[in-house]
Amino acid sequence: MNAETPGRRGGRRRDPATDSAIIDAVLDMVAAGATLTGLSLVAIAKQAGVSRNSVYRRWKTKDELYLDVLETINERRPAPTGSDLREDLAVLLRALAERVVDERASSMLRALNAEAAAFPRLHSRYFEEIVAPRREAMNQVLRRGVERGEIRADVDPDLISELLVSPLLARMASGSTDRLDPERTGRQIIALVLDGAAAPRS
Amino acid sequence: MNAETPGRRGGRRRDPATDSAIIDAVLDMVAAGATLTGLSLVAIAKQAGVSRNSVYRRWKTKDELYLDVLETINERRPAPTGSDLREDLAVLLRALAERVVDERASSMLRALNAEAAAFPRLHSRYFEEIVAPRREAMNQVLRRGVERGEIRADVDPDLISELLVSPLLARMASGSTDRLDPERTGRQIIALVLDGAAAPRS
DNA sequence: ACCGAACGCAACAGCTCTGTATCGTTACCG
DNA sequence: CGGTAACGATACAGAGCTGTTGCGTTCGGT
Repeated sequence: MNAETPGRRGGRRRDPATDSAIIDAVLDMVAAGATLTGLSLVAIAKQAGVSRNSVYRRWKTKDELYLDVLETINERRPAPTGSDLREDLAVLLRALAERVVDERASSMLRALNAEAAAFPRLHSRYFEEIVAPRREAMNQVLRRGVERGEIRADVDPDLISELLVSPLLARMASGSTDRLDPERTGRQIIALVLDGAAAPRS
Repeated sequence: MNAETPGRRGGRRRDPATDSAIIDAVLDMVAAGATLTGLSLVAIAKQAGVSRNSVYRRWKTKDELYLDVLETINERRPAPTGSDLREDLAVLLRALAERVVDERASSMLRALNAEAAAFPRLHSRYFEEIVAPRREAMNQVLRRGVERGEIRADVDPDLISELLVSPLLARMASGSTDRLDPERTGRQIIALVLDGAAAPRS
């Protein structure tokens, strides 16, 4: 987290607009095809319209900068109401789909996955703070579904969860985010996973 | 393709072992976390145990080199027998899963997806020569399933296809390729997608 | 009003990569 | 044997990034 005020006795305050200009610059450039390791502080400062000095003053390493960038991506996650199974799943998938559609968030996570080896701390943090809680939320909904007898108890819940989420993740990974209606696509996936693709025996 | 022999009137032959040493070096380094744009010819030559000269002699740009690397990845795709729906799907998914498990191939494609903007030719070629034919094969199998009444006709086949393939693609994207049994996982996915996760109405 | 820190600008040495070139050496072909 | 080209090694200039330092200037707080 940005180091912030060390002594803070007096003097000019850091411009918050500079902070976000830098973070935005990173997101924009990554979305434009830049690499996490390849992105240079020179380029970031230039894109942000900020002196190279201002970047160094805030973050000692690119790792720390990217941590704050990741923080920006991490919006509040939705809370399923618990009333209806399909509705709860739809809420979760819709939130995911919106993240997938967001080109900047999507590109950042795609880059992070590709360069996980170069940024181990960043990568594990991504899992702990973003992936894990959402996965847990999905599991809760599914567990409730099993208890109510709406979902088969003889199937691994993790597999069901994976099946629901993967189509969106795969799109995020490939960057083919066009023609994706967050609301509609989520419901289609849910319907198909629950009801199955096999023709009913007549 | 490598430029090869322009006049080929005489002289020492290019060592094929050098070719594969270079390509292997790329695959190994990408699998180790290197980036396509970040990977330098210096590093490649060093890793391959080859003079920098030998690399320049074969490929004028990194783009062309990566094209040949991609070629190496592109193994022959399986041919479904057409006898049994689930069996055909299992054949296709197993081939995909094996590619996903292959750390080098997996890393290379993951890197390519992340850096598609920097290598547009490479990326489109990847789609045309690898993704498209496999997608078409899957569609054929599904169409046959619909004709035979084994698969619901009221669902978009592309969505079914996406649902079958995405779990594996998502794993490739995230690099969580551990504990993945190509044979078993494929069959589990097929069974769940066809039969559905909803509990049968009693 | 004054202090202190943020800010932009510039310079610096050190490093790496690129692309090209020049060597002497080695291997294949007619 | 003689021509030709691959090969390794080395050198070179040009370019970019890094991390640090030193300015003068601007702004916020006490």
